[in-house]
Amino acid sequence: DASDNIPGVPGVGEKTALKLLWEYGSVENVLENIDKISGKKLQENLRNNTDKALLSKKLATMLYDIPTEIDLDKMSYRRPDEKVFAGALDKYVLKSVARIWHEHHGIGEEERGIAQEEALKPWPLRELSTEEWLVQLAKWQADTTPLILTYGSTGGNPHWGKVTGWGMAAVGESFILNWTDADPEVRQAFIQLLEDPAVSKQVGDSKLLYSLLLNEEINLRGVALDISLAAYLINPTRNKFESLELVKEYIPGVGEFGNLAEEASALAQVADSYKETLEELGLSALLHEMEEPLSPILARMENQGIAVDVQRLKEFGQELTVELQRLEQEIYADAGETFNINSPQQLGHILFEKLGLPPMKKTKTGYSTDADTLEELRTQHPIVDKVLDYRQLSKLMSTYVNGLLAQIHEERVHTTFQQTVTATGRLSSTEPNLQNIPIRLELGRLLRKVFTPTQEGWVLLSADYSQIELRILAHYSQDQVLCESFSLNQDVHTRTASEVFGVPMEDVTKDMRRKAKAVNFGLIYGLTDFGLGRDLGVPRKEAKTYIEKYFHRYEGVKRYLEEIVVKAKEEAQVRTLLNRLRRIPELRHPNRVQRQFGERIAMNTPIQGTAADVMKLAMLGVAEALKPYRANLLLQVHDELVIEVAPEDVEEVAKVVRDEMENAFPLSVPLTIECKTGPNWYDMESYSFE
DNA sequence: GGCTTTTCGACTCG
DNA sequence: TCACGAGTCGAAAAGCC
Repeated sequence: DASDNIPGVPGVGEKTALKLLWEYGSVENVLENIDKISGKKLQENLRNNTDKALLSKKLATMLYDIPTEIDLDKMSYRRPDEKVFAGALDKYVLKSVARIWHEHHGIGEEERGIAQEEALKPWPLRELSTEEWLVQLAKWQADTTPLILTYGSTGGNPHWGKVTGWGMAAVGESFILNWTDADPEVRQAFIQLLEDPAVSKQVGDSKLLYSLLLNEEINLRGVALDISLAAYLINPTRNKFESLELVKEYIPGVGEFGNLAEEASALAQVADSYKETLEELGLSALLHEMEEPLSPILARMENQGIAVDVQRLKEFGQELTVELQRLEQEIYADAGETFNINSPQQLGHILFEKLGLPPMKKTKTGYSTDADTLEELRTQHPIVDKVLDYRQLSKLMSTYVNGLLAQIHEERVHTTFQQTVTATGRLSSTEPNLQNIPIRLELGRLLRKVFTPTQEGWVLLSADYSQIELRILAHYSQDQVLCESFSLNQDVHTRTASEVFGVPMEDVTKDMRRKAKAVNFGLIYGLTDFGLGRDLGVPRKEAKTYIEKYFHRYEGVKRYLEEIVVKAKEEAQVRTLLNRLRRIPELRHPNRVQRQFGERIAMNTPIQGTAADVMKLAMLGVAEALKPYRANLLLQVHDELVIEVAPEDVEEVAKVVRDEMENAFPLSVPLTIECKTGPNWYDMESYSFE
């Protein structure tokens, strides 16, 4: 644990350490059995660092022989007053502690019974003939009990995969249906079942299933529970959502599944536990009314894809290549030798050893050569600027030209929106990531020209929330100045500068506004003088005075941030306006740095997470409102929606989009959007209403 | 020794 | 020693057969 200065053994990280301890039981035993351990390098490291290994263990071991005056007898455990204790557990929603306590002090046999039942018993697999399938499917069609569905697919990218088979579980029985060569009649009946909203289905990763089924033009309906999304809301920081992992949560020690039917019957046996936990945590509405309905919308967006002008992208790549080659030659000339500019190691050697530039800071493996460092060295040697340019171009070429080209299918790219990844409730985007297409620097921004509507003559419409996070902060804090600023629709950074620097708004200089803007951003992140100072390039002390001045003028914000941290510490969790939950174990971490990290999470998550909630609600509204029009939702970039629309519908679509976004969820300050339209994602012009 | 996986450092976005 | 939340790339290091 580097943050506690515990050295450990080089080359042994969490993975290797756990493996060794699992096998040998103790550090000492590992060291005695070095010969038996596979891996020559590993053996050598352990031999050469025996002392470090033992020291590390010593440092991390709790001491039990501290002299103390506490009377141990007085500390002996006595059974608590059941009523008081149960009341306390109830107050703090410590459901699982309550369960454990009841198990150990087992009053009723009922609790014991539940514990017994925790073992997984696979439901018998029924094999059906074609006729039997038709009967069974008709029965489910008429039934109201939920059907648990699992599915196998061709794998890989969901956008060109197919379902290969189904597993089902219901009322103590399980079934398998080979989809690839199913009888046509059975197929038809099953499709009808899938598309019937009245037949409730419980599944894992419904968005994947929506996607796969869209490939064969089947519209899945009636998803009554998505267990992956349920697990995500219960703990948004978990990272495994495979069925097996979801089952293990409530039935520990389960091995692997033999087939789709076993998977289905296992999921069936934990589905109710998930529902109960959701209910206990107050997350059911968020699941059923926000996340679950969002999945099919995201699947549609992914399936639709966004068109890419391949010719233009290739030309852009050729221009970059020319420029990269020129820079490369100049850099080699300045360095006096050729080397791999993309290697931080080799670059560090050239800059700090050969050319003798002063190293600013270090990474764990050598000299730091990041943009901040190089920025400092710009004036000292002409090579530095060229390296910065080279890096920028090289990123554009590798990730955005070559990376994007590799993802194109029939002139379009189809991202995958991840709905269970972020700790705050945001979406993320992968393969390709379309949420980080360059915009800040002009050269990179030009790339946006290649993103166009699929149909000739259509236009792109982009609508983004203006300052949504600061508006949410205003709503939470009810700070008088901040609320007023938004009610009057002022430029919030200028107003902040005016307050902090004590000048009228019209006298605010560009530099004052820039600093105020940094403070406003910092607030959302859980402001530190160190971070603000680094961001602004001013001494930490100066940053501190800005913060003090800010909090002097914005007392409501100050009070809110203090209160949310206090509350978060009491509960070890925070929630968004729509009740999304994030536990923050860091707040109870023994290490101070970790605890402070927890405090910043407590300040940031309700804001970032509420913004994510509002956007998700807006998407539900927008998707529904777009149905009568020739328009497709294409992308969500956190506070922006990108839509393609036929020219004759632009005016009305812009109106309904604005209406849905601005009224997605009422805050005590107005929410406003800015709308732009254009032939591609670069040439966008402000769209003015009326 | 050669191939694959993981980690690191750099860059991109809101 | 630090701003919050993400993803991808190429190089280097580590792991595996």
